[in-house]
Amino acid sequence: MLVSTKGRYALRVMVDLAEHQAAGRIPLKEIAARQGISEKYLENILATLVRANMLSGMRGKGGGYVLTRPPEQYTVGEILRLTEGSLAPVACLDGDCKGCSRSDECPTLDVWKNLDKLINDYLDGVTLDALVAPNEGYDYVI
Amino acid sequence: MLVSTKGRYALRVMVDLAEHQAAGRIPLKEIAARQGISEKYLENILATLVRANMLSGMRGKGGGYVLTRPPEQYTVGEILRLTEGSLAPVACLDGDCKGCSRSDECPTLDVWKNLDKLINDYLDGVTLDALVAPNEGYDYVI
DNA sequence: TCTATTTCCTATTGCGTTACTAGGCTTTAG
DNA sequence: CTAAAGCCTAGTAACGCAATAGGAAATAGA
Repeated sequence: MLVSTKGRYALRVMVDLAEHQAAGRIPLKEIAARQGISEKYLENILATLVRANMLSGMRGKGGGYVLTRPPEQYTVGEILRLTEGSLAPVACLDGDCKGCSRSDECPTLDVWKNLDKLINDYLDGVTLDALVAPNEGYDYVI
Repeated sequence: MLVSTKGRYALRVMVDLAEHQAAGRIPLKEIAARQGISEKYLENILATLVRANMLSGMRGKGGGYVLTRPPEQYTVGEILRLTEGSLAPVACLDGDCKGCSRSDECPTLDVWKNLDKLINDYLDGVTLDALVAPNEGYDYVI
């Protein structure tokens, strides 16, 4: 599986936050309830996003999470690469097997490289605002 | 990771067999040595390919494996789908999470569907003969 | 200042999959 | 009959994923 729950949840949460942008800071509890995801698990995922400055978290009463940029400035690719670690389709392209000793003569390496580029290019071409349902970015705005 | 060692090894072996087609049946031992893969592990992989009729195996002295079709009639996609089970990039598209109860309203589902199509279409468009090194399909031919 | 609320941080655990390994059985050519 | 080969069923060690646990630190409001 290329993308695990961690990446899928992260993306859903980012879309959720984009849709509820106008409501200011959103507490984790609210997101978890809306998305049907365990609070504790979500905590780990959001921590990763905060550390990478994709989200800002604030604690205490009235705290919660907000996007640090407008939705059109996030790509799906960067969100998934961050939370998954890598989007490489095979270990050969992921540092592990890098310099596999056979790479010079490997007849299949080009397939993996092309596939890798295909995947990353597509996901880097989709921005967060493209996933926000029309007219749902305006809740709480009178 | 989308493709594990099982799929990668399978593909390398298929290319190996395509390159040595003219030599008739090739014993596992020879393939394993040439590719640097454990004989026992390869056995499992080749068994899968034989059961799917992509290879023919014959035992006994003089036995070994051969392709059942010309290389241009295999696609990388079918080889990988067989050995990996599925090439779906997310569990949502893989029967597991199928009918995820949220799929009607899921804002990210289209991304996964597009990605899935992209991956499968690309891999189904690459045939085995495209991976065979030029002039290497003619060993043993005088 | 106290308290409720909320994020932040570090571990740990159960479970399934992956990557192999082991051993024996069956078939085939010479 | 025998050596060479594939076929078949298990087993196992290690790893990553998905989730849980427990508490520390910050913040706003009473």
